[in-house]
Amino acid sequence: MAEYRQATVFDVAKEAGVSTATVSNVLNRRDVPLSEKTIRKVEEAAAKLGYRRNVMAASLSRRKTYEVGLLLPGFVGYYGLFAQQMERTAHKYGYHLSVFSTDMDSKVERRLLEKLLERRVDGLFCHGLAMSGDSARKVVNDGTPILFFNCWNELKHLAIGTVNLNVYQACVDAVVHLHEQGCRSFFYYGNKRAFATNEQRIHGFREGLRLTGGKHPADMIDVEDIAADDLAEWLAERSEDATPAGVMCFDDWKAFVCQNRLIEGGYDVPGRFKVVGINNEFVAGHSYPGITSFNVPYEHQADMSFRWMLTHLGEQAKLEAKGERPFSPPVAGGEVKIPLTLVERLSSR
Amino acid sequence: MAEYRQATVFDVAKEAGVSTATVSNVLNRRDVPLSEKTIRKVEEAAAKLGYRRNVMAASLSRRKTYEVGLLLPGFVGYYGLFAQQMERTAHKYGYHLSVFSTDMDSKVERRLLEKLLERRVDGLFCHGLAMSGDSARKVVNDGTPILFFNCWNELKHLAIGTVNLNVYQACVDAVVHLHEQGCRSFFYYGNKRAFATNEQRIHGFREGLRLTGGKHPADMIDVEDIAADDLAEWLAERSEDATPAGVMCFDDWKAFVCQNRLIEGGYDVPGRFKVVGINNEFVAGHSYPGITSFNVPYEHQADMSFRWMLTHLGEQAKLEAKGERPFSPPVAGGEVKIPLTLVERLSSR
DNA sequence: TTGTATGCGTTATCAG
DNA sequence: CTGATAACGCATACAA
Repeated sequence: MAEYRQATVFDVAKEAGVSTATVSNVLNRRDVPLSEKTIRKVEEAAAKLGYRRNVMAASLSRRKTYEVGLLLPGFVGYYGLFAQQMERTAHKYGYHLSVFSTDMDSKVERRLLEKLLERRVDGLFCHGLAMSGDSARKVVNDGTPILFFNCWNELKHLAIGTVNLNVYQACVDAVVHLHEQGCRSFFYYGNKRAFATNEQRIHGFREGLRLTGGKHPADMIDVEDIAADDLAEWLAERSEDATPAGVMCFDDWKAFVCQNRLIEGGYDVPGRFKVVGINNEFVAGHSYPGITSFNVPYEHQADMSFRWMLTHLGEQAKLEAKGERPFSPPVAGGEVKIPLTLVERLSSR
Repeated sequence: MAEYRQATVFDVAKEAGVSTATVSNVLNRRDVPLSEKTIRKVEEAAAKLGYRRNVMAASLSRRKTYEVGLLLPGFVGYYGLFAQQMERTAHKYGYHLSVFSTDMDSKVERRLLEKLLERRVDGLFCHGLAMSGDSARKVVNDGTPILFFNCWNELKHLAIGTVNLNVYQACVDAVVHLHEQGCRSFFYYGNKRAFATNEQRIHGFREGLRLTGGKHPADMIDVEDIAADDLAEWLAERSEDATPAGVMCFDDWKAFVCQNRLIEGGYDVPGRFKVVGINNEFVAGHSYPGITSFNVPYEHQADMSFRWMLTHLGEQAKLEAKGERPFSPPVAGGEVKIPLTLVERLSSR
């Protein structure tokens, strides 16, 4: 198919015997009145020529791209599922989502951010930016609105708002749950490198300890400090045989590793140790024993995020036309908390 | 930041006291000669104004986007890792990759394909298209080159080529390996809905049986026919206690489910059953017992794909300038086979 | 209801 | 080495 030039509005106009303006009007179904006849003529011409709109030209002319960007640390696990949902939601609202993974690398992050801004995306969603607030501010020096996910630190000031999974509350609930299941010593198995979101979990964990009476033995572990191979022994040394010990983990993958290393070490789960994760990924439901976890309401999370963004882009009118109640965003820099729900499985029974 | 108009080449030109053409020349470092002085002037002006190139305008003018699209069934597991590698490789070759997940839905697939073509991507990578060859042909009626991944069916004719993981050989190797480990009955636990790629595995499985002497008991199972909860019992009934039975699984996730259901049912892995997966995902390495699997050389796979695509886009010159040997693609409709390598773990020892 | 003319921000082709 | 200027393909006031 050498050099098959794509048909343009001009070609369609000529074929249909109308002007390019009319073609554009027909194809974009605007509020202007059009005669049935011209509509048919144009549509037939377009179909015949295999016309396909050139998004770049359209965006350039309209000065709006209907594209929003999503920056993620990666695609695996939770992030992948989240990205898929965001794509669906974007489409539902007539937008196009460009997803990029930063590989947890601030250089890559910076480059992708730049790329997205060069594309003149209408808005930006960022999940777990590694770069500093200052760097980010320097890169995003235009008016492009940004929404952050799971962000509790300085970056908040850059954003029109943040949407956070309530991992704090999840950890509170987890400790309470473990206590109810008979645990009398507690561990948090975390991930320093996740920064603020790890801190949130720790606060929740502590609050859970407080709520369950105060003085049970408890300790923190981090993947950076204890090799997975030593984990089981480490936990066993610091807990007694008489009552089960509860291990609250950063996420399902940490829980998975933790649980398997315990089993490998010959410790009974959930008899001797009870394990809880977060995110309720596939691995949690299909392990043996199944891993107790917290479910993420992806659809709700994505919907909140988009409605907030669209409100900020001045698209309330469209939302309301679709029968949506206008979504009034919190004050600038405000935060939406998405609640997680406990899913009990064998690992904590 | 209300209405902060982005600086244009025109603004930069004015600021630097040169013409827009010169600005463009400086910023794109073309082969034209430029004086050091103007280069500095332009660069300073651009920096001062916070100039950011408008990709749409550039692509429109250049009639080339330097963007390629990747269509995937989803982002989870293997696909997510593959997407991340493809992004890296795209960048390495100066391209920009837009990744979309089709949710395994041919409607979504069609829409995304359309979107990508509307964006005038230079090329297209498709992994596991659900739509028929005819539908695809109708959508892709322009000259946009397409490369398929893991495709053994009719769609091949649409493409400039295909890059396939050699799952056939992996299954052959797996059966041989299981046989060496003492297995004397064999099962394949598959996934009909994956069509051709499932067939490939089955062929490999059969060939493996043939190579290992022919007449060992063997059987096929499919996730659609046997509920996971019944799997262990089903396998136990059809195999004898005296020698271990080997279960070759569609991928690591199937292997994971299979192994855990067996353990849950009280069967010893790897004593009574040995399990093998494909893809060597995180879950395989961190299960207990660790799951024997086949490693995917993501980087090589992505590199082969891109070099093939770029050759087709007439970019050999650039590749060679970078010191790459020119990659001569197979004949049109040809196939590149990517070998998988066995990773032995406890599940098959 | 339809057509004309102009702008969107770059790149590229020529002359100077 | 540098500067006008014409595309690129579409959308949209403004006229008709």
